[in-house]
Amino acid sequence: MMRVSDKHSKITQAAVKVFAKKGFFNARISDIAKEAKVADGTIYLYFNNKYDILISLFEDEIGKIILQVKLLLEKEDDPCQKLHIFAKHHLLLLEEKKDLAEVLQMELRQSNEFMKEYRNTKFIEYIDIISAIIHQGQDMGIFNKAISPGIAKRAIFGALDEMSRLWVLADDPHYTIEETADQVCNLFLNGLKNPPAPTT
Amino acid sequence: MMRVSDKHSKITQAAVKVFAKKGFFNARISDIAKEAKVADGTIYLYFNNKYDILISLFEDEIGKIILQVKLLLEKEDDPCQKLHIFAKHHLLLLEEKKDLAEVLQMELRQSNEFMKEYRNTKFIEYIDIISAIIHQGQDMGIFNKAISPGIAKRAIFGALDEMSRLWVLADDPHYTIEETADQVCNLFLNGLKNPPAPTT
Amino acid sequence: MMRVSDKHSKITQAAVKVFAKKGFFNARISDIAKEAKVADGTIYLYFNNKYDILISLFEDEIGKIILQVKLLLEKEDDPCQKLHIFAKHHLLLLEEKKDLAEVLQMELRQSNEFMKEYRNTKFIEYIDIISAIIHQGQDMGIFNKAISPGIAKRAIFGALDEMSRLWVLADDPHYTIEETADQVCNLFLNGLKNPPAPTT
Amino acid sequence: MMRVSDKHSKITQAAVKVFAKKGFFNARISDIAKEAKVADGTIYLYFNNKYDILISLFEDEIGKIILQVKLLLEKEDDPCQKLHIFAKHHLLLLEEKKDLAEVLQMELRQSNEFMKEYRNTKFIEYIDIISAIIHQGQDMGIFNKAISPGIAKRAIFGALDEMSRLWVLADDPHYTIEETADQVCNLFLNGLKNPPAPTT
DNA sequence: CATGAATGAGTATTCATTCAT
DNA sequence: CATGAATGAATACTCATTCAT
Repeated sequence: MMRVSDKHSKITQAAVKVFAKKGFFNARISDIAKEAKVADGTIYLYFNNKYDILISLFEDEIGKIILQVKLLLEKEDDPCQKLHIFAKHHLLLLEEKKDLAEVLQMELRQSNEFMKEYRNTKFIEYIDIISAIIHQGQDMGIFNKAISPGIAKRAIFGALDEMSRLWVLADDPHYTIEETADQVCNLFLNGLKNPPAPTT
Repeated sequence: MMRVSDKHSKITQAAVKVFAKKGFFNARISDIAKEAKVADGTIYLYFNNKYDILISLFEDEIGKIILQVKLLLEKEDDPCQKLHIFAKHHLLLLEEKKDLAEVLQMELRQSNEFMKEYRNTKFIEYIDIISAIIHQGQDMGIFNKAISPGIAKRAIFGALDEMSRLWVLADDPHYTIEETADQVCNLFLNGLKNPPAPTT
Repeated sequence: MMRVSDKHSKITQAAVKVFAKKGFFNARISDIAKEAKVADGTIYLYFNNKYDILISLFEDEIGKIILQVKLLLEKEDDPCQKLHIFAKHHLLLLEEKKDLAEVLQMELRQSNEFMKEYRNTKFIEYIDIISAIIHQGQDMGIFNKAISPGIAKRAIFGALDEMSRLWVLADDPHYTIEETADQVCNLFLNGLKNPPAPTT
Repeated sequence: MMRVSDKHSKITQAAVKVFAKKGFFNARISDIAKEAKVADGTIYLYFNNKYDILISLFEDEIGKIILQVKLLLEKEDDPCQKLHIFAKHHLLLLEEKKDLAEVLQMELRQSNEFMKEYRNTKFIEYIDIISAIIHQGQDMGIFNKAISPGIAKRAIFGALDEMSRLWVLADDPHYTIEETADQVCNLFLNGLKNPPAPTT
């Protein structure tokens, strides 16, 4: 006997693969069913409709990621290190779970009335991890208080998210995850500008 | 008598509106035709198919934007100022042409085999404006040479692009375009960290 | 322990309700199962398929009605009275068991190959009660021998059956069962025409 | 070039055939399309949905019938003759346009929420022809004023309508249209009972 | 060039029926 | 006997595209 959650999960995993390959709108339910090795109708025992698969998938997977990241951050106190951990973890995900990353990215931009109704609380929870780090850094006097955490969190998320295209549109030399995380963190922590030359 | 390009342009403008409202896949050719006040069949005199409208639209509109930005940047020498101009102009576009912004954003993420074949040279040209600014700054000794322009250009574009959600998901205080551009530029130029306290 | 027939009957009663509410084709097996408080699969232990429920229901319920009417008619000799009893009983059924009446009516008209194969012997048995009354009346010299019992039985059944719409399409004043039965019997016994004026 | 109404009419005629053969619910849109020699999609240029075909068909055909009957009745003054004309015409229709008759009969009984919303004004207009005849007969002193025209109209319609089964379930000797009309009119005009024997 | 009626391939969803437990 | 999860065939409806006018 298979546990209920197994079939739910099998379908979700199949959907990630199929959505990533074909895109949400070009994916057919029967593709997902075949990939999950269940009948088409079975999918409707676990999901209300095609959109529901996408949203459900999104919430589940982001939920798992949030748990992972929070666990990693718990052990660290320095906000600079925390930012580095967050960045590295995010980029690792982008590469390790390319399919999932692509699906999540797509969904964030999907524009249709069904999607717009759905308030993306999980996503907000995720990026609020960044603003929490910034707040902490500001409270500790390490980060510049003039920076708005609300804007910075988006800037940092957007920057990291955009990195995925480095690997897709290969017009630049390849960097490792580690290097990329270093670069992005360096950029965000120290800025583009050279420090003013020390006066002798 | 109406010039050919007028009808082409009318259809493109209509497509921007319709795609932004409904998303590419939920938009019907007949919606675009109605919005453009032409017959359905007329669209096929100017475009090969539905995808072609999107791609054509993309190239045309990005092309115009590139011209505008380059013109603005010509007059300025300071890379910091240039970055500021670029950021402000991008954010202005996000707000002024919300429909276009939404369509371009969506398209960049759309994942399907048709789209993946299409090499997005216009988009690359656009973000290479950023890397050119950084290169210049590094050559002038103003920007840190340790920063990879290839990564930074994506980080900056991603950050700016992500700002659009500030207005969509209103969970944060609203900032003006000017403030947002300042914030982002400040973040990227000076970083999160406080400058080391000046030694007396 | 529940007798077998109890579950069969529970399902039949549930089917009457559901078919009346939604119509045969719009009714789902699971609706009937839920109404009967059994599992979907259980229905297939008592019926071969969906059509079988309808036919079985029809035969059972008409069978019961025939028994009832025949019992009522046994005690009466006058064919006029018999007709009145039949009419009143039929109309009472139309009102008391609205669900059943609606289902029976629908079924009689349902047109599809499956239904047409099924020879409706129970229904014929029911309306033959009418022709028997007419025959008796004719044999007793009370009823006009020029009237064909085969046609009259259908006319009378059709007229009674049609009365159900009196209550559905409320475009006429409401009559009680008693009044309606009186009206219909009067119409069929004496006709529309005034009796010829008695010659003095 | 084919006039619009031609295609609408072609589809309607095809639908009559298909609905009569298979019943509304078992009829597929593609069956109707094939019968009408148009593409499936073409049907949706003329009708909103499957139900709409049925309702539209009903209104159109009943409308035509009403016009015909009213024309026939115009020339006649005697209500007895009028009733006879009505009956004969109705029965002729039942036989000549068996498919249509079957579809109309079905529709009158269809039980589903969509149908129940639809107020069957055309049908009411049709049977009100009967009550108008009765009223006239009563006003002229020919018909018994004790008979309710509202009930009688339904009884007569129901009786006539039911006659169709005479030909379907062939358990009785066959009568011609003329004989059947005579029988039914005789029944309704003079009743079952023998006239009281003339005294003298 | 422009039209818009006609086409017909394509698909999400439903639900009667089965069968392992 | 009873269950209800799983199946997969079946179909109304949509909409990009064509082409006769």
